[in-house]
Parts: sequence; C-alpha cells; structure tokens
Amino acid sequence: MMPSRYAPSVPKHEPAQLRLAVDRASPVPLYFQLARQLEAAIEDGELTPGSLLGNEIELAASLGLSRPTVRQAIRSLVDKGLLVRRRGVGTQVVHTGVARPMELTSLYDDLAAAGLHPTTRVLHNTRGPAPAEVTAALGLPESCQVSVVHRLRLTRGEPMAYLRNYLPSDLLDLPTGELESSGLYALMRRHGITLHSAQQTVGARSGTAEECGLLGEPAGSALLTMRRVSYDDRGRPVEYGAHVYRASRYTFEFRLLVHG
Amino acid sequence: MMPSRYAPSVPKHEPAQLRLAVDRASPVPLYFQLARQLEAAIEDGELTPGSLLGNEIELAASLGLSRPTVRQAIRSLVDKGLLVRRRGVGTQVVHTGVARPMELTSLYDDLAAAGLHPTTRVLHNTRGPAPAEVTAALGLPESCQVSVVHRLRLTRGEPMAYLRNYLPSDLLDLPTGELESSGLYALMRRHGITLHSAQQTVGARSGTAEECGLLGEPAGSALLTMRRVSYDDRGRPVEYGAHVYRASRYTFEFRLLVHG
DNA sequence: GTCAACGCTTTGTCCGGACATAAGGACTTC
DNA sequence: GAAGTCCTTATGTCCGGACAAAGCGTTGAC
Repeated sequence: MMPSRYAPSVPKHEPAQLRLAVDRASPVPLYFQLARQLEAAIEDGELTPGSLLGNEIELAASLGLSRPTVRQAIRSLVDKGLLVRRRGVGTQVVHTGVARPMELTSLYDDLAAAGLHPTTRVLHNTRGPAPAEVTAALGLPESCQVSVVHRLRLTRGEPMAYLRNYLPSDLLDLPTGELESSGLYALMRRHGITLHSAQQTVGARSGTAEECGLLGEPAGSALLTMRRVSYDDRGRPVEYGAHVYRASRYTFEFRLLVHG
Repeated sequence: MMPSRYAPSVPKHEPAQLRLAVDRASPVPLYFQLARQLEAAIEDGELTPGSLLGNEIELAASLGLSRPTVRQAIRSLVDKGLLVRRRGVGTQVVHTGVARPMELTSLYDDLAAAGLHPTTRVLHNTRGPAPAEVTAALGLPESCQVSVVHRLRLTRGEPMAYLRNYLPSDLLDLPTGELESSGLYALMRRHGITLHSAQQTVGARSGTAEECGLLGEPAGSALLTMRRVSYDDRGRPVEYGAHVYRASRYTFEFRLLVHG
C-alpha cells in the first residue's frame, strides 16, 4: 500500500474568520454589501494587514453567493488599493497606511471632513464676460457671459485659499447665501448636476500683492496653485476654477495606483 | 387589425460601425484585445465624442464573444474615464479632451514620453544613516542604513528638478551609470520590484539657496515640492522621495474620477 | 393641452459552471 | 546537498443565460 504523498500542510496565515452576511431583501446590490463589510473589517482592524482573505470559492459558498459576485466585491476593493490579489497565493490586505485617495470633492467638504469648520467669504458674485482662458477651457464661444465667483475660504478665522470660479451662466443660479453656507459642489449637486471627472493642474508661484494680502501672507510668498475643469456625467464642462492656497498651511495628498 | 403602435424610430446618434475582431489564438486576453481596439478607435477619432457604442448584446454577438467579456472590456475603459454608461441609453464616448491621467511613473519616463530627452546628473550616491523622516515613512528601525541618491534632472540642458531618494539598502544596488541612463523606477523594475501604489504629498515653498542654485532660479523663488512613498505589490514600502521642481517650468497634471 | 401609464431599449446584477495559468511547496533524482 | 519535476492551490479568463431597474419616447385619458 502506498503512503499518501501529499499530506495537508498547515497554512502559515490562516484565513481570518469574519462575521459576514448579506441581506437579499435589501435593494442594495449584494456585491456592494459584501464590499462595504470587508472594507469596514479592514478599517476596524479585524482584517490585519498581510492576512489572507480565504479563497473565493469557499467565501462564496459560505455566504450563499456565486463566485462572480464575490469577485466583483473584491475587485472594487482592489481598485481602491485596499487588497492585493496574487494568483496561486490568494487575496491579502495591503499593509500600507490608510491614506484615502484624493477624490473629486470641494475644498469645503475636505476641510469639513477633517473637522476644521470651514467658513466662506464671498468677495464677488456677478455675471460678466469670460476671459479667453475660461472660454477655451469650457468650450464656450468667445465673449460669452459666465457666472464669476470669488471666494475666500477660512478655517478658524485663518485664510486658507482664494478661490476663483467661472460657470456657464445658464447652468444655475448661485445665491451668495448658499455659497457661504456650503461648498460649490454641494450646491451644484442639489441642482441636479452630477460631477463625473475633472482635469487638474497643480503648480506653484509667488503670490501677487493682492493674493498675499487676502491670505495674510508676507508679500511675494510661495503659493500653491490649482486650475481645474470639471465635467458632468454627460461630458459637458461645467466649471472652471483657478485657486491659490497658502502653501504654509495646505498641501495636496493623494494616492496613485499602478495601471488600474 | 391593430396598427403597430411602436414604430421603430431612427436613433439620433447611430452606433458607430467599426472594424473589430479578436484573435482567439493569441495569449492576450480577449477583453483586453477589445479594450485596446476601442481605446485606439477613440484616440484616432473613429469613435467621435458623444457617439453611442451600440448595445452590448449585439456587440458581443458580432464579435463572437459573450456579454461578460464585452462588459469587462467596456468597464476597463469606463474606469479610465473614456466611456460613460447610462442604463436605458447606452454607452457613449465622453467628449472631454484626451488628458491622460497621471500615472505612477517616474519623472524620467514622463519627460521621455513628451519627447523632451531628459538627462540625469547624479550628485550623490552613497549609503548612510536614514533621517528620522525617512525611517518613519518607510517603516524602518531608527538609525538604519539606507541608500541615498541625489539627482538633478535636466531637459535640453536646463535643470527641471532636484530629486532626493532614499531606499532600503538591502533592496538593490544602484549603479550610478544606470541611474544616469534611465529612471529609478525602470531600474527597480529590472530588478524584479513591481510597483503597486504610492502616497504623494504636493506642496510649495520658497527654495533654499542651494536648491535655487542647482535649479538655476533666482534665490528665494517659489518651488513645487513633492514627497512620495512608493509600495510594491506586497505592500512593502520600497522608496521615499523628496523632490523639488522648478515651478516656472513644471506643473502636475492629472485627472480625477468621481467615486470610482 | 397636460400628465399619467405603458412599453421598449439598454445596462445592472446575479447565477453556475468550465478550463487556463501562476505561485509555491513537496518529493524525487542526481 | 542541490536542482528539477510534480502536485496542489488559488486567482484569471470565459461562457450562456436569467431577471431587475432606469431612461425615454409614445400613447392615451382627462
């Protein structure tokens, strides 16, 4: 009688045991439910960095789901950079710091999320002819009317950024009151404009006397600049912004993923 | 006899007719072949912005593929921001400018791709104790040995950036000759290190006398700064970079997609 | 003339299975 | 003892089908 040649070996990192369950009565997609639970488990430390997730087949069986559905959930987390898949090895949690990617959000939302209680002072809010730079970026005819908004963004009374925005004038109204109580993007979303993508250019230069005065910086200080053209879900350009930030108090943080 | 109530209406944008075909003998995945052909068609203008792609079912049938395979190809282009899908409407090409997203590439590759013929001058290439800032970012023990590389990147003889990099000293050797003939990332890839993600921080400040001197800028000029920690596919930090760019000649351009 | 209801089109979600392929370990051979 | 070969494991790719839901135009009633 031949001895069994391949005895089962004990895995070095045993798959984590988690309380996972999906609600089939819920209208939220099953793969999305699973993805959120896995993401929460990673945030809470239940899934430690480097730990394996257990193979897809068994995971699907234990949840009563099909493999494609489980794969779709895992894929969304791989795209976010939370998980890494390697063939023949398994799916494991990457052990980099949290570091959420820079998203297409307004500065207002970013600061509010950080608990910095942002406030806004509207310096200008008019309609007028668009500079050539703006008509080119937004694809508008020359000498076209646009909404022009100049704002100063502050946290705890300290200026952080000087924001200049230009929008097609027929797109929506921009009441000064609403601009001071929330961000521009929140206002646009409330009017049915769903942002889809944006093209950004980040640079630096010495501030003008006006800019440095508004931001409370010494004359000629180095400032961080950002130009942005935003597009809605139909691909139409809906906003042009030319902003300057106090480099001494603000930086852009974001994460890059290879290829994608 | 009842009249037909729903006469077929002529579509406003008729689906584009394309020469698409896949090679089943090729080792490259079918969905990837299709994605590349569609992307090429968009770049070449065969698929004009706003045009519909034709429904997935027919597209799959005409190619002899299954719908999941076609969907996978389309999904990859949606993730890149080239296409937009809307239920009940179809898949259409977004009509924003090309504007490829910032990828995790070295400055060398970026400049070379732009046809700017970059060159590199290695100013320092040694091993030594790591600054606290570096050990913290790379997760190394304090007072650890690291490879330290200082380089000046030029195009057409003009300085563009001053690059300071720190790598775990046991990771690989960094011959000065190779560093001058290609980028750091290409060198790492040749040694089997596959980059996966990076955490970046972009800011601005006035340059020091040394920095401005090296870059050929007037003393105290505004410079663009970038700190980057790169991770390989196992999630290990493999590189720390602290770079300064001539703001008068260089900006970061990239594209943001909502949610993802 | 206005607006609700219907139906068509298209993508979104989900299933269950099949084979291919890369990574890694265990065993055997030299 | 070192190198090659095999097996196991897990993800990668692909198929064919099914039903649900959103968008939009047409129809029809008021």
